[in-house]
Parts: sequence; C-alpha cells; structure tokens
Amino acid sequence: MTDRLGGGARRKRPTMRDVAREAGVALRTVSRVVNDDPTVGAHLVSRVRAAITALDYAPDERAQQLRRGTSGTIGAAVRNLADAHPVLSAVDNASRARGLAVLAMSTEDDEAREREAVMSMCRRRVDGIVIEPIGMFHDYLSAEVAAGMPLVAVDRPCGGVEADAVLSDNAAGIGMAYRQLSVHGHRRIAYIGDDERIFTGRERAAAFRACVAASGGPLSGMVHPGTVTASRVAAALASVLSGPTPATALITGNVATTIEALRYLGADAGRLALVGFDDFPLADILRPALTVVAQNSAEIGRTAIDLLVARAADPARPVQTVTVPVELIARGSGELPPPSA
Amino acid sequence: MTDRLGGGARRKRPTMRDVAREAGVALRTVSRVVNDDPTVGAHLVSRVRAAITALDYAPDERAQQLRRGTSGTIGAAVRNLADAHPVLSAVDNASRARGLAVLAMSTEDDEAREREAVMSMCRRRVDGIVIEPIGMFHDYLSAEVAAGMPLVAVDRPCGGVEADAVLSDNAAGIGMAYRQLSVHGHRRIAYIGDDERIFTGRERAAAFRACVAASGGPLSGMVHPGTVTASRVAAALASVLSGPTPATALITGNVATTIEALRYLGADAGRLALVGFDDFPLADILRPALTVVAQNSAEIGRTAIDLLVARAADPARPVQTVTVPVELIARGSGELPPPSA
DNA sequence: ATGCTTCCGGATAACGTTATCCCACGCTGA
DNA sequence: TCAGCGTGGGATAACGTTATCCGGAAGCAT
Repeated sequence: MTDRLGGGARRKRPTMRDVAREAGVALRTVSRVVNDDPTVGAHLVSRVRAAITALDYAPDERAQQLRRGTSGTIGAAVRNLADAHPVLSAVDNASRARGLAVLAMSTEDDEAREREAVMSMCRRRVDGIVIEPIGMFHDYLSAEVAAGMPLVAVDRPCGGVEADAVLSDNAAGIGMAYRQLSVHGHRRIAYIGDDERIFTGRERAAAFRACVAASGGPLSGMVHPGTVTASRVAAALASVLSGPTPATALITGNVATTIEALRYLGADAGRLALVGFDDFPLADILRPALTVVAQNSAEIGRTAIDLLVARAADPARPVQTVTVPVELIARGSGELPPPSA
Repeated sequence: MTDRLGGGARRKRPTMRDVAREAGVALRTVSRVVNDDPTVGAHLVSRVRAAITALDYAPDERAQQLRRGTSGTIGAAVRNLADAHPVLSAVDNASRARGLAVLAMSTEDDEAREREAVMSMCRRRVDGIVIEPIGMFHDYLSAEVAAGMPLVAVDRPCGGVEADAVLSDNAAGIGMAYRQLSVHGHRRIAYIGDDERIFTGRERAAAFRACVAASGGPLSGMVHPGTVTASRVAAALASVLSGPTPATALITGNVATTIEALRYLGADAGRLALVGFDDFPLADILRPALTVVAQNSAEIGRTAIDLLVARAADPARPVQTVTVPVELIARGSGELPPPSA
C-alpha cells in the first residue's frame, strides 16, 4: 500500500552548504540572507543571492518546519473533492493570505477514511485542522486536541471532543424558505431532507416542524428525513404529491435531495413550488430557476481559519461556535403560486 | 503575509525518546517497532506498543521525510478548487492508494499564482507535481525538472519544459460531437469556444474547422473562439443565429461556454441542437438534457499518478504524452432535429 | 568448550535547517 | 590608545527521525 516514491537516483539538490561554498561565505551568513537578517552587508547579500540563483537553490521547508516547530500547513478534511466545494475554496484563500498551505483530503463520507485522513494530518504536524465531520463521535481526536492541535469543525459540530465550530444558521434558513412559500400562498408545504442522524438533517427537520407548528399548517406526512437516495426521494415525493390534498410546495434539505427531486419531477418541475437548502452552480439556469437558501461559504471558510489562528495563538481560550447567517435567493421556483384550486 | 501559526505554548508532543523511556527500552528498539522491523521480540513489541498508546505517540512525519528524503506527498496545482473537479478527485484517490497525500492548491487561472503555488510545493519537496497549466511558458519549472522533480501536466501541456502530459482526445471529441449533429440532420453547425491562445481552445477550434472542411459544410461565420465572457458568448450566439441561413446546431468548447450559451438561450434552449465539450453535474437534469463529450477524469487522474510514479522510479525515461479517449453522452440536446425548413 | 545465529542496546552520524555563543575583525569617537 | 560598536565567521547544538556499526547476551547446535 505504501510504496513511497523516490526509487530513482534524482540529482541531488543544492543545500545551504553548497550555496555557502559557491558564494565563499559562511553557512551562517547564507542562513541570515535567506531569513532577511538585516545585519549582513549589501555586498555579501548580493553575492549570496547570486549563488542562490546560480545553483537554483530553494530552502528545504521540511527542515525549516522541523527546526521551527511549525509546518505552515493546515489540513482540510472535506467530504468530497469531486463536487463543487466553495468552503474549501474559501479556506484555501484565507490560508494563502496568511502564508499557509492547505493539505486537502477527501473523506468520501466514510468515517474510517476521515479518521485515517485526520491522523495522517496529525502525523504531518499540520498547524491546524479544518474538518467537515462525518461521524458523530470524534473521541480519537481528543488526544490531539489536548496535545494542542487546533481543530475547527465546519458545517457540523464534532461530537465527543471540545472543538470550535462554524455552522450555518439552519433554523433561520428553513424559516426563510418556509416564509417565502407561505407568502406566496402555500399552506401545504412538505420537507424532504437528510437523515436525522446527521446534524444538519436533524436541525433542519426540527426547524421545519417548528415552522409548521407556528403557522398551524398540516404536519402529518409532510416531513421525510432519511438517507438521500434516488429511490427514497422519489418515494417521498410521490407520497406527498398523492392523495386528496397533496403538497403544493417543497423544501429540500440539501443539494443532493434537491437534485434527486428535480430528477424525479422532470418536466413537472414547474408545477411544484420548490426551495432548496444550499445553493449550487447552475441553479440559475434551470427552468424554473431554483430558489435557494444559500450558505455564506466564503464567510464560513474565513471564519474557520480565523478560529484556527486564534486557537493556535491561545490554546486556552474557550471553545467557540460561530453561526453564519444564510440568505434566501429568490429565482423563481420558490415564488410559483399554488395551483388555483 | 507570513505570520505563521504557533504562537501559543502548546503542550509538547511525545517523541520516540519519551516512548523509549516509558517502555524501558532503547530508542533504537522503538524505531524498529515503529518501522515493523521483524528482528524484535514479541515481548518488547507489545511493551513498546503499550507505551505508544499510553503516551499517544505519533511519529513526526516531518522528521521522517527529512531523514528518508521523500515527503510522501504530491502537489496538485489546479485551476479551481471551488467548482467540481473530478480530475483532482481522481488524483486524490490514486494517490491515497499509493500511500501518498495530496497538497492541493488553486491557481485561480492566474499565472503568478500558479508559479507561487508550484514553487511552494517545490520548497516542500513534494515527491511530484500534477499541474493543470495556465500560462504558455513554464520555464521556471525547468530547473526543478532538471533537479529531478517529477512533473506531469493534465488537460494541457506545459510549454517551455519537458514534462509528461495527460490530455483528452480533443480532436476525436469534436469529431464525435460534429458527427452526432450531422447524423441528426444538421448542416449548419456553429462552434463557440475558448480563446485559441489556450491549448484546448486551439485544438478544439482546429478540429472543428477540419470537420467542417471534411463534410463540406459552411465555415464562414461559424467559428467563434475567444475569452469566455457572458457578453462575448451572447454576441457570438446572436451572430450565428441571425441572418438568412442561421445555424441549427451548436458545439460549445468548454463548460463555461456551455453554461453561458444556456443562460443566453433561456427558454429557447430546446430549439437549438447543442453538444457541449466536457460534462458537468446536473447536465442531465436540464431540459432538454445536455448531450456532451465527456472526458474520462478518473482515467486522467489515475494516469497522471502512474506517470508521476514511473518518472520518480526512472528519471531518465523519455517524456511521454498520454491521450485519453473521450466519450459522447447523448442526452437529448444533441439529438434535436433541425427545424423542418 | 567453541561456533553461530537471533535479539537487543549504545553510540553516533546523518537529513537541512535555525539559533546561540563567542571571537575576530575593521571602523569610529573619545 | 582603548573602549564601543557593527559586521561577519566558526563551531556546535538542537529539531525528531533513521541507519550503520559494533558489542553484548543470550540461545542452540556442533
């Protein structure tokens, strides 16, 4: 499994020692020049720089990291690398702005893989970890956290370990979606979303139930949480659309559900009002264009890095959970009127 | 810019020395256990392992890397981290299967940023670099390549440096698209795509011209390469659709162009036959569903890692360019008949 | 007893950096 | 002339591993 690279006899890279020899100065002086130590004369600086470019010398960051104790890298364990991942992108940007690189690994929604990825990051002594947690229990991380590894969860909190978290305001988002549909005349509103064993699935379903209760709408048969598969979404949709008083509007709890719902509805998509939780590229070119509750990915990523840096600076600071506001983007599908009965 | 982390007084992590003391064995023995050296007795192995779990010891990979000379990491400089990136995902998978981690950085289509990202990877002494090149000239990489850094370009070749490359069969893909439209009765077929300064834009436009020439169709006013902006695509589309003999079918040269074309066409999308180069999520839930030429991202990523490993094993092997076949996925938009004149 | 493995410890040198301490200059200002 | 500086070299110890060479101590067969 681990047949590391490096079998070949690649040409040896120049080291500081080589540069020192080339420039005719002491090793110490090269180090000073590389680290912009001001106590070295302009004459020598230029000679050293010349030697550096002549030899194509680039300092070995592994050695620097070992020596300095910091790796200048943060790990990002995200669920998926293949699909669009705006949060990862924001994390990347925020990290770069601080001179940090991002070691991104995909967990593919697999707990074992998540653990493996995170542990690998720890062995690399990353300066912090951003995690989009999969499982409920992350006890295996508590040792690392206790050892001072800054850890911040995004999208969902980490269970079993005290860690900072940055979450979207799920309840407010569902509220916005529900209100939008109500305002446009809908009374019978259904919800299909993630399994309630998943944090966001739980929060969003609960918020939906609260909305229905507050507005006095019908609840029975209207809430369908569960694993997101084509068949389950189709069954749920068929159920809420059948009977004497079918739902006239739908809220979907995540992108995957939204897509499956659209796939099932096909050409009938224009006859059911729909608001999806979470935006995605191309939502605006569907017909009707999709009304969504958009998470502020840029803000989430930025905040995650902020929290990471803050914790690295002060490991003793209290654990913090930041809730990032969401936004309703009306594009048409959520503004469809109920069929005039 | 580079205010690295690590200000806080994090608890010191246990080292091999600590484990040795805890287990009452020699440092050397701990190293043997960690590296699964068979020459150590079962009794001591279990004692060392107990000490390891008692102290929550995890070897410092930075030190291992420095010592071993390999970093167990490959760098991936891709154009975009926010959007779907199936090739990156495939690279991640193929790397993991070999025990390698992926250091992903986004270049955001910016040459300076690409250079910065790649150089940062080199300083980290990654075992190889997968790059989705932006600019035409990558001379700054030749020193690294000469120093033995395995480098493989995906999607486009690297200019100015001898590097392996994995490309899609652009000409064949355009040919498939053209043939599909011809078969369905189209004679006046237009092409809108990327700027011809970009490798793929050049290849695809050229292939399109060749197809037209081979089939004896009209060419004048039918080819519109250029930077992909909403306004340019709209103008090109307006142009090919106007006049006495408008185009009845369209080939778009990349995803961005496809999207812009769909945005412009809006509700009229069903009246123009369309084949897009490159697949994307959700292409199947559009109406009409989008016929595309799909690149084999999984194969591309796998091949890239294969080439990387092969070059690491034998730096002297001849540079190789692998062309990966593409596939036409008929979903409806490319099978629309021309308006019966 | 003598040999010959097998298992383990000890010491030490790397890997490429950074940092510390000290010393040797060549200046300047009194 | 001597103290006080700014500039640079030299030596050396880290950082946490791995690897090499050696030596000792068993265990077992000759």
